[in-house]
Amino acid sequence: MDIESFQKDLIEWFEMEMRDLPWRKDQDPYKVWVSEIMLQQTRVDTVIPYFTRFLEKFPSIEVLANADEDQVLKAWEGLGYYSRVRNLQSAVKEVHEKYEGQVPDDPKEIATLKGVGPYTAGAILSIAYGKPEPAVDGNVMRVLSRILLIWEDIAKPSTRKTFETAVRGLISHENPSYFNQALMELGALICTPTSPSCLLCPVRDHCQAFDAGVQNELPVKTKKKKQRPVELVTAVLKDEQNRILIRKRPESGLLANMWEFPSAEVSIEYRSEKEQFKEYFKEEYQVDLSLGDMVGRIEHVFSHLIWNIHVFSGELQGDIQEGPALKLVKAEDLKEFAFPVSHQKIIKQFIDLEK
DNA sequence: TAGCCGTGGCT
DNA sequence: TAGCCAAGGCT
Repeated sequence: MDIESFQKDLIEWFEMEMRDLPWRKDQDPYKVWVSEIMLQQTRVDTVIPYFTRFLEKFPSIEVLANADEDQVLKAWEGLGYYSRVRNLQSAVKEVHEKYEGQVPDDPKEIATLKGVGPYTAGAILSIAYGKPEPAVDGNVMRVLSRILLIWEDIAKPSTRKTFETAVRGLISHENPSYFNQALMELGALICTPTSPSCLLCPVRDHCQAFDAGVQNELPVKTKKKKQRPVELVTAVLKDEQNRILIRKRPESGLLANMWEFPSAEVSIEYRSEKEQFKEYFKEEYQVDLSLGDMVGRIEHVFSHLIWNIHVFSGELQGDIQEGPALKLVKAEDLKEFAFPVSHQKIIKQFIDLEK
């Protein structure tokens, strides 16, 4: 492999073909940081409108550091992996207080920030600061597994080190930013998971997999397990003033700190799910309920589980104590709170926002 | 290490 | 349709 020739072909292709993306307008470390967090496990087309809105609302480290977490979560609503943005704000606060608002350019320091792992650290260091650090994501592993004919299982966490070592040997010290971005862009546009466009590839002549005709056999990636089904009852509960009861989820775990309609996991047993829910609710809030028939069901698929939500409507039979994590709100005000998509579906299908 | 942690688009 | 996949990180 002629490394200089490879770098040249790759970077020249990137300069010609790179997409015009909102986070490529400058190299502001904060913007690069926000974009890299949003792009984790998320498609470019999905991220674009969120990125633009997020930077309008939180244009600087100082603004985000001082922002209300509920507003931050609201700006992330629908993007998924919500701990990303809670970690981001936490890390931004640390940069604001400990580093005088300057994102560290030191590999060891930046790696200590919450939510900044090996990939994101390398991406910020190379793109914002021009440092020759590897930024190994799924694209890079796929592309390099083909070019270098690496048969290790990229689903194994330990495999990333192999690719980091490979990148350290290949990366352009003249333009580490473009080198890393070009590798990812190539993975997104040409060297795709299925049916790669090898005939359009700028580095085809350097690709061992193409040379051997095995580009469709790489990368090696073991399958993931199926999602576990979970049965849930969720109730849209109103008081005598027609206000709807919502609550905030716990500060850790699934959908942490997001809002939802009261819900309980039920088991398939002899007792009806309606009775199980009323019992749960009474125990949790010391208030009785009158529940009607099930108004519908919603299936929502997560990475590791499937919610099968049985939706009921009902009325609160007594006064309930509101608090920071429990509120009675008018239907028209639901839009002020950050709900996961599963509960946005409930709002859309079962709640009249005019009433 | 492997499981947890979202969502929407594509095949 | 069911599975797979996308610029990962945390525990």
